[in-house]
Amino acid sequence: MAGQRERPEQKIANDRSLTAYQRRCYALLLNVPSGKVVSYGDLAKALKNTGARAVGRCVGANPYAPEVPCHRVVRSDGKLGGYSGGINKKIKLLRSEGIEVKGGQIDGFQEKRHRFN
DNA sequence: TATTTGACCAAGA
DNA sequence: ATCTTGGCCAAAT
Repeated sequence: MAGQRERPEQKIANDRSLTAYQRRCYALLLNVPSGKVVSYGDLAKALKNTGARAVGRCVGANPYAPEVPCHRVVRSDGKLGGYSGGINKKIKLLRSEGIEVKGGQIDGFQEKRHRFN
């Protein structure tokens, strides 16, 4: 498949249909590894001068899911947040990466939280 | 240019 | 634990 050779970072950088904000946001999100999650607010802090709601709106428009792992973006209280492809899909993807969701809460949320350095 | 909308967040009248 | 409130900020209208 032709589209698969190019690395995600490059696809993002080259896609002119994305806003500059989307490119920054998705590029950062690619640093969050499988098995980890990150909150909308933490992503916002790492992006500087932006807000959690803007991040939510932005990842909600992610055209490269799940390659750009917006399913790893969750709420700061350990709840799931949303998913454009349906919340069930988000749960499934997370579970496939070793993250369990019980009663609407991420199991072991704090330990599985990614920290930007 | 101004207003409205949301996959949010922190604090708590 | 749950709800409200004020704050937040990019996009869409």
